[in-house]
Amino acid sequence: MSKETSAEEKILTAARRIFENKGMSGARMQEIADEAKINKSLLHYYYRSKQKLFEAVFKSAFNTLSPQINTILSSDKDICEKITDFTYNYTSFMVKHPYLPNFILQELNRNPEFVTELISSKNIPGMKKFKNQIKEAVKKGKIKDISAEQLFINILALNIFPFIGAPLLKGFLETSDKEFKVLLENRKTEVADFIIQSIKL
Amino acid sequence: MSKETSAEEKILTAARRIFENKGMSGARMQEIADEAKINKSLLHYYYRSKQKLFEAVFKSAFNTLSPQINTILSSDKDICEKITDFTYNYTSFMVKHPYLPNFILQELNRNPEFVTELISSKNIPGMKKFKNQIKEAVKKGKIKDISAEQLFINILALNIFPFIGAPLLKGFLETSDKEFKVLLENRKTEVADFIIQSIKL
DNA sequence: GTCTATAGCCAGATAGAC
DNA sequence: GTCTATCTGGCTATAGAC
Repeated sequence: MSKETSAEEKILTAARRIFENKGMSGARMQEIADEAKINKSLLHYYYRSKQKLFEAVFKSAFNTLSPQINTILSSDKDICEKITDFTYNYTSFMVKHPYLPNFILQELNRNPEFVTELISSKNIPGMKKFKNQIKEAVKKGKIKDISAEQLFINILALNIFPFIGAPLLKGFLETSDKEFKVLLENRKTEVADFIIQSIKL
Repeated sequence: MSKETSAEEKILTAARRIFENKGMSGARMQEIADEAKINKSLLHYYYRSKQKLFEAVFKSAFNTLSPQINTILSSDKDICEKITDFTYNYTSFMVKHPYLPNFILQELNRNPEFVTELISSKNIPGMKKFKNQIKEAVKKGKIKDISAEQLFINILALNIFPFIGAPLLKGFLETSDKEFKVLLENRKTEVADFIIQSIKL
């Protein structure tokens, strides 16, 4: 952040911004260099190729997003509390990084092999825990009979989609950017209510 | 579909497939020509430029997706029946066009001005109706107090996200393509239950 | 309408001076 | 490490024969 930021970091920050907006194929090395206020050939000096630079950015982005998701899997809290916490934290986080999910899902759809590389390497130990927790909660009669998989999909859908689908939603709802921000702000708590409502007995 | 398909149609079909997979900047005119089994210069003969061809594809894609969404706004049915119908129909439709939402949202995020051009021109008459319907249902005590906007976002999120987020979800859930298809199949009815559960009193 | 050939440009990558 | 200059290939687009 200071003037003393190394060239390598400046490049990564600039590349993140450009790649997140335009994707791998839409981004231009010159544009990244301009954004970083650095000479274009330095990009190659530090990262060798566009592909390598992209991969650095993508991994960094994925490793920013994925712990956010892991929290809901791994924490020890009660299921409802988990959902409430996750929704609040995730939406707060996303308001600061609105392009992140779009970028990641875009490139993941074009390059599905990335997933295995990135996810299975970490082995997501939380998922098993989450599935067990749901099964038990169902058995004990704490929540309705729902599969952990569907619940997981629903939680992510309700939290992530508003950011990916923003332009479409704004269009259909005929809301200004400002009004839409208010809607998102409200979702920090409303989404959890919505989910809990539908699984409680 | 037959051998008699005109060149223009063959191009549009091929372009749809390529653009949906790679986006505007990732697609190559040569690739589209190959896919259409047609000479590359014919693309320019019929559509003048890559940009124009892309716009034709995008508009056609948008006009395929948007009526699907409009059904939930405009129909005269009871709110719960609407949700049930929409979920079933939309998911059935998406299984056949899994790349569509990803393509549209991607390009919409890169080019937000498309929205105003495409949506406001149709004026989505259904949205007002939908908002009124929700307000009345709330007033009459048929459903919980929820804003039409949030409910609309939730419905779209739960129906669309599983397709956009498929690679991510498959990774986290550690499901095969086949298992994931089963999950999607189940969502045709489960999503509606989930939503209705959370708005009914 | 359909083809071949090619113009013209632009982007990624490298060479080499400092 | 940082810069300028340049190579090289690939891509959109067009010219022009048939």
